[in-house]
Amino acid sequence: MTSRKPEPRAQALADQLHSSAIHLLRHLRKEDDASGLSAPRLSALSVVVFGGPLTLGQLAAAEQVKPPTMTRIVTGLEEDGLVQRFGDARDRRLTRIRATAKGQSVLAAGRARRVERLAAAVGRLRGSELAELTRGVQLLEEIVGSLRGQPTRSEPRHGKHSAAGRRQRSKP
Amino acid sequence: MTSRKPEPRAQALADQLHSSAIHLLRHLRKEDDASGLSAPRLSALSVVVFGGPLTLGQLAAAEQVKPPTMTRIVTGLEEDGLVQRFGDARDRRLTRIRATAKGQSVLAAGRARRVERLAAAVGRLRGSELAELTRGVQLLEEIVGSLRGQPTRSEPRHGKHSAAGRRQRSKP
DNA sequence: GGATATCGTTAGCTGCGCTAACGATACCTT
DNA sequence: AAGGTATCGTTAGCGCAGCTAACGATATCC
Repeated sequence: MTSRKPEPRAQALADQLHSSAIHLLRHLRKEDDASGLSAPRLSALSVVVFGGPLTLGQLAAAEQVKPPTMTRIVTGLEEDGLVQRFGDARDRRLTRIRATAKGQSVLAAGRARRVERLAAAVGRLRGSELAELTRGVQLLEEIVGSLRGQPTRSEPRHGKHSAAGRRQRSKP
Repeated sequence: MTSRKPEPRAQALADQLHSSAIHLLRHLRKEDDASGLSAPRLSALSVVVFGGPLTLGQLAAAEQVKPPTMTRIVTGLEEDGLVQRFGDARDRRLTRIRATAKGQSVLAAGRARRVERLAAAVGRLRGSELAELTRGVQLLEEIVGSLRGQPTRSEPRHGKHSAAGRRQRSKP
């Protein structure tokens, strides 16, 4: 590695990318409201639909959330008839979750709405631009993948009353 | 090529892009926790820092949030010494908000942390890839821009008890 | 000067994130 | 076989963020 200086080039690009991602999702989120589901529920449903039946713990991990939080999300989805809980005969501590037909169709509809909007914008590009964007997205996916293993150096420092009620931290 | 049916190509690309954006931000959000500020507070602070002094209503609109919500966010930021409220001599109904020096530095630090992590991943690319990604981000920005004006046809339909406690809608 | 409109705040609700504590079940050791 | 330990999911309880409704204070408009 040769970067003693974090490359102003990469820095600026990272900044733009970050900003674009925020704005992109902020716009698309509006479409999600039409499903009548909150973002966490929609996201969890998506994992269940595409990831097949999962245990509650696995689902919580996939969503980067603690089990108690996922318990409530699943309860909500179940009350709406979008997923079902069922036990495991092998290990009766487990709660497995699967999507219902209704859950699948609701998700599909929401996804369609969201992606449709984005696809419309993407579709306005010329063929050559489309190819360039495709390449860019490909690189983006690699970058996201490489973000996974990195250690997250972080220490709460400015917090006062905060930091306690939102995300995990502390690992004594 | 002049595809009159941009459908499947654009659709798939849009899907990938959407997914990548979600995962990208999910990873970077972890860095934000180090600031000791919640996402909404951080975002509002950002607007105040870069957008200059604003009224509470303007800030709420910029963050796509209702005034009561913004009142509490600003109160929190003020208690942490990151912003200040001050009145308007002209129109004494208004509450204007500006960032303090501390607010500016806290924001800058957080932004640096976040972008630094992303920049490290971006910096691992080869020169040619960097150029390709740059082009991709450029196109992405155009797309996001074009998303702005589009009407958001959507009607809540599946909601039951939901849809009421989260986002705005309804326009009688 | 009195009706009306606008701005921000307060009050009260729901949902989502967490930690702590607990019962049930599985596993492991003796 | 029995008892201790570990794991899984749930319950209880707290803080923050989103909303609507209602209110006081100020501006504005006849």
